[in-house]
Amino acid sequence: MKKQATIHDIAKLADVSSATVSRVLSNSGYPVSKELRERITRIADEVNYVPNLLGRQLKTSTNTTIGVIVPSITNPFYSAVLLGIEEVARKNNYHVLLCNSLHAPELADQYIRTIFEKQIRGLIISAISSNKKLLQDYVARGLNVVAIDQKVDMSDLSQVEFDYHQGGLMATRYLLDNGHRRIAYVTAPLDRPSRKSILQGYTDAMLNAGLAVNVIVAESKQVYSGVYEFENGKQLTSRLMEQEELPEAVLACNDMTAFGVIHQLQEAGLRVPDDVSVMGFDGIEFGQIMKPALTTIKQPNYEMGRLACAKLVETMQGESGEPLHMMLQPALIERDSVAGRHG
Amino acid sequence: MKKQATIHDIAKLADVSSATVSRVLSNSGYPVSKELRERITRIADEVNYVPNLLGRQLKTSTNTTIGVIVPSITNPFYSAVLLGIEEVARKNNYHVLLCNSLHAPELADQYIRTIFEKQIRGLIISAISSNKKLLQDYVARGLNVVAIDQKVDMSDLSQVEFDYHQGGLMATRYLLDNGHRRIAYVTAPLDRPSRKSILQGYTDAMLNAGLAVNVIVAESKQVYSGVYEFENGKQLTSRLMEQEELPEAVLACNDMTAFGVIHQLQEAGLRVPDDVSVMGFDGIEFGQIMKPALTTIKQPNYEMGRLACAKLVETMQGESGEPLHMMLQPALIERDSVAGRHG
DNA sequence: ATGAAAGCGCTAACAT
DNA sequence: ATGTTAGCGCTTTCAT
Repeated sequence: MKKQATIHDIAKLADVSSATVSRVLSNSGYPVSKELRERITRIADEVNYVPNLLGRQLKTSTNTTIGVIVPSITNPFYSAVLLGIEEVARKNNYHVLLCNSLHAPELADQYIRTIFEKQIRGLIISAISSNKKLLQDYVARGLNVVAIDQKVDMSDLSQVEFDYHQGGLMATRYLLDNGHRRIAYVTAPLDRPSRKSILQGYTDAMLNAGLAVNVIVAESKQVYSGVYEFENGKQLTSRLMEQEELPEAVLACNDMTAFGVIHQLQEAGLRVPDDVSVMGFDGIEFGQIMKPALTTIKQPNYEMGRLACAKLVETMQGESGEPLHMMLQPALIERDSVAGRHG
Repeated sequence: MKKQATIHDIAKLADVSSATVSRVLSNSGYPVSKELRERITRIADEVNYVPNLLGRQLKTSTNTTIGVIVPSITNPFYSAVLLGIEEVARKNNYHVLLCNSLHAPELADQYIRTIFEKQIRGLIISAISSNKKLLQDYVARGLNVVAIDQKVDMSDLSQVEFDYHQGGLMATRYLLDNGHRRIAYVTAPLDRPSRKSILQGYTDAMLNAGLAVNVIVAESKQVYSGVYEFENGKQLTSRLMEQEELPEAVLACNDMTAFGVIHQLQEAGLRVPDDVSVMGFDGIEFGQIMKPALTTIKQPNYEMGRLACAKLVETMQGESGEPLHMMLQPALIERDSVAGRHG
């Protein structure tokens, strides 16, 4: 493995100074005579020159990598977010360092540190840690961050959130409108702002309708594997079926969990939606593939990725100092897992 | 945003040379008196020192980032691979630069270039380009690459492949064993080695049984969106149903496509597996969530990610010069989408 | 229009 | 055990 050619090598071969070579090869726009310009590019080509971005970055303190921290890439919800991020990053010549926090705050913190050490100055994070001190510290030191999905309680931070409360409200009202009264809410541990908000929306809608809430929360902190949410949905449903009276409808905290709910219900010989209606929350694409197709609340996750990344790039290029605070609105996707109940 | 403290700042404050500071703070193991060691770490702490990895990397030409190029992160097949890669990378203090090639060779090539410019010297790639010249060029220049999933025709390259041919064989034989005779194979464009291999396995098994093949290939190069494969399955099935005689079983080139097949079949009022059996190929976790649960050929994708990354790390740490060539074997997952047909 | 020289932050000979 | 120094590859004043 031979040593790579540097601008100095080229300078020597072209019999010019390395400054001139740099000016040509970095597309600086700095005036260089046509003759030299051609000679230099020709030689660069011949020696198969590849610029060393480390050198440039060290000198100019610019960095075109952004870090992305999400809890789990295997969850289609986040891979859609990632798709959006990656797309606008690429179009702006940025690149994505992917960090999977696996719902472990320590891991997320560790990643934040490494990102900063690597001189990366842009971060998109779906925060799981309530420890905002670390983040705050790095923001003060020049890290640009956009929080997505999970609200972070920091004033000067750009955030692209979903209106989870509104989503919870919409979902519950939809079930109510379809004639359901005994509506249960099954949820993963309430350790993330989003989950609390959905629950709040559900609760508000139920109390407002003069109905009793019925909430089943998963025990926290099992290991997060790919099918965790699905398994969770099954377990929660088992617990639900131990209750005296079966609910008419079940709302789940996300689509994967809803799949588990449906699975377990069907396992017990119940028909969805004939016997029990089920509603999800996320709007991942798989919902339309399932039988029955999942009625759900759509969070524009792909869009969220795009918006967050666009804002980040803007900030990193110094085009906008103002922190952005965006609240994306949910939409109801009516499919086949909710029955109308009139009687 | 104040300037970050460097080892020189600390050296000045501690009244020592920056070399000593470096020796302490980089955990070099180089002997430094206890007194100085403590003073330096204390001061580093006080000024909230964060090492600049760019400086270190430029000096030592080491880099703990690895690039990963996959066609599509939204495909659960690849996100499982990614999960495996990220896990062993993290455990070895490496980090992952994620590149989504979106099935576009030009994009993949562009990413390879950038990766090299960033001085990243490790790459895991699911190659879509037949243009191996670029890759070969960079390998010669010191890029360590492990090809996954798609075979790349280069001798000195580490590869972790699946035995797709064997998978195609197994799938088809399983259908044959279940009494099916008219078995169709629906596939995305044959522009990847894996797809050709599956087809070959299918063909071999059919001809060997003295049966006629029935292959439907998608027209190439639509835009790759998240649901592309699913839509593809639907379209291919529509074409299938235009044939004179309906097949007894359909084998699809991957699970997502199989979902589309099932969907379209059911749309047409046919029952799976009662009227038509369907078999997938991949073994993604969603298969068990569907109704009917998808019978499929499992490729150990998570394992593949882990193995590929382990090998890459090993190579980058100079522990093994030998290129690895591994062929992972498929396994049959019997579920509910294939009927036994006797008579 | 071109070159000389300094320096980004770090490490590693080499000296003491 | 500690310091001096050079230099990784690049850009960018400042001279000319």
